[in-house]
Amino acid sequence: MYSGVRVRFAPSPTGSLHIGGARTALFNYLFARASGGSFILRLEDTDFERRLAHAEEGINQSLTWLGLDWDEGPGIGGPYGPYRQSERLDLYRQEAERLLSAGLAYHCFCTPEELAAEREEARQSGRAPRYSGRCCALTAGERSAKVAAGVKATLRLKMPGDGKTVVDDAIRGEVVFENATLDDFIVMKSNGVPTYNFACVVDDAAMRITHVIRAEEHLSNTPKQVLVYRALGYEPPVFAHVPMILAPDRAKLSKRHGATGVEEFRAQGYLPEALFNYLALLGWSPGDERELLSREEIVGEFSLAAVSRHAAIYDVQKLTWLNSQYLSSVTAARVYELALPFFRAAGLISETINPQDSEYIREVIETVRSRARTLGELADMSSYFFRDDFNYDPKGVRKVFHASGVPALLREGKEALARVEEPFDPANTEAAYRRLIEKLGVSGGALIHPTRLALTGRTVGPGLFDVIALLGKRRTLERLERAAAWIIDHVPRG
RNA sequence: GGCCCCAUGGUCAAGUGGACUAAGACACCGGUCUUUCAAGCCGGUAACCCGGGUUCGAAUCCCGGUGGGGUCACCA
Repeated sequence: MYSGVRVRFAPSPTGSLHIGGARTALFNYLFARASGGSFILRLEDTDFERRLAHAEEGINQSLTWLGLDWDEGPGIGGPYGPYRQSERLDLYRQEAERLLSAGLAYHCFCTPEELAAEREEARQSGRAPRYSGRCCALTAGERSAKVAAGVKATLRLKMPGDGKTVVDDAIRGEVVFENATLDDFIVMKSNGVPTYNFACVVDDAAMRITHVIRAEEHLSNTPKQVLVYRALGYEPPVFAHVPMILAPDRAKLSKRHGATGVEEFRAQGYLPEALFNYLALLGWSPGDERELLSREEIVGEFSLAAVSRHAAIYDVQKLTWLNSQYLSSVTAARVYELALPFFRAAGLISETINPQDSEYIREVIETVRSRARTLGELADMSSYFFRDDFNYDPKGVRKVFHASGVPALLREGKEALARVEEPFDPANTEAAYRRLIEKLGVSGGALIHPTRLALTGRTVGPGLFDVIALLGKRRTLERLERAAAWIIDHVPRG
């Protein structure tokens, strides 16, 4: 399928990718894939001050992990490269020169301090802070005097002053701005580097971007950008301003809201397919009641027209629910692959794994995964399958180890299990326990609960006989004996 | 403050003039299953911001309020 659609995600490498940025990238990706177009990655790295050393790699990794593969971008290149703005400075200078010689832009010699003072004054007197346009009125003589004095100039674009600029937005319809509210803004900084509103337009035009899909916070910038397109003689693209993602307190996402970065969700054990699905549902819906949608279904049904207009508050509980759904429904091979790093991080397994270990790990995962909501939980809930040095849950101790006769009961259980013939599986071990329960005339729970605590240190977990079978006879018997002895030592006889 | 956007349960959302006594999901609460905890299944609480219009009829269209958000840098 071929189409002329070209969209881009243009992050600034000033930090890691947060879920708002990820959602914007996702919608660009979905629109490109849904329309048979191209998805382009461009780095907006013109802010030398705020640029972070490894941010680019981090963003690439997060996008890749989410499965948002791009067709053109830094690293892989493409027909309209380079794809880092820092490598396109000549282009911006050429375009700026065109503006200047056409009389559409002018040099401004005001210092940042002067401008800041004017802004402050305007703010004090309750006026909108707006550049006066004073340098536009400079005579040729005044200009050369400034240059001779060594004052570095910025380049400002002249605004129409009257009339209206309308933004054609695929999600919001036509948004109209009075040109009188726009001031002559800077397109080139005094260091020869373009500002965002300029570089963005130059690149979108040069890269033949057809649809600019970005966060709503950019809507107010858009009339200025439309005016840049006009001044440069380019046709503006279709804009689509997607709603913001807000933190649970309705504020813009920031670090103080806890985990909001893609990398953090990954580290906690969220699956990329779950985050992909969740993010797609934040601001978009297939129009019916389906919630669990595969990548293919989402790509197949995505449209900008179905994107909502209001901001959404992200809800980590729903993400977690979706994650648990994926965790219990993806293939065994997939969970295994995803879970391994978490098992390693928890110190449960070593770097190298032999085939037997591998088989054992797979079995552990299969018995535990339906109860876990994240891979982090999965590793935590699996720990006693890999190590003997766990403590008994204090609440569990009070509840089930304090009953009288528990050590004897555990030793009875141990004897019963010791006599189980091969295979030492859930059916045989349960049969042995049921016989014992009947023989002793106790309730099932009276034997089962202390056994669970003895074997796992916990009061909750998978079916007890699955645990017993997985642990195997030797470890099961050892742990039962250990618990019996421990109780005698630690639980006061009452 | 100026400009811009937005407004359905706590949250995500369906809804585009009559099928709305307003869907579904998360969360919450109860029940069921069970050796525990989850999951599953069954059920429940909970919403059209307010006021005017237009219309036979408004969650839906228009206007005005209110509320929330965004933006007003030599940041992107």
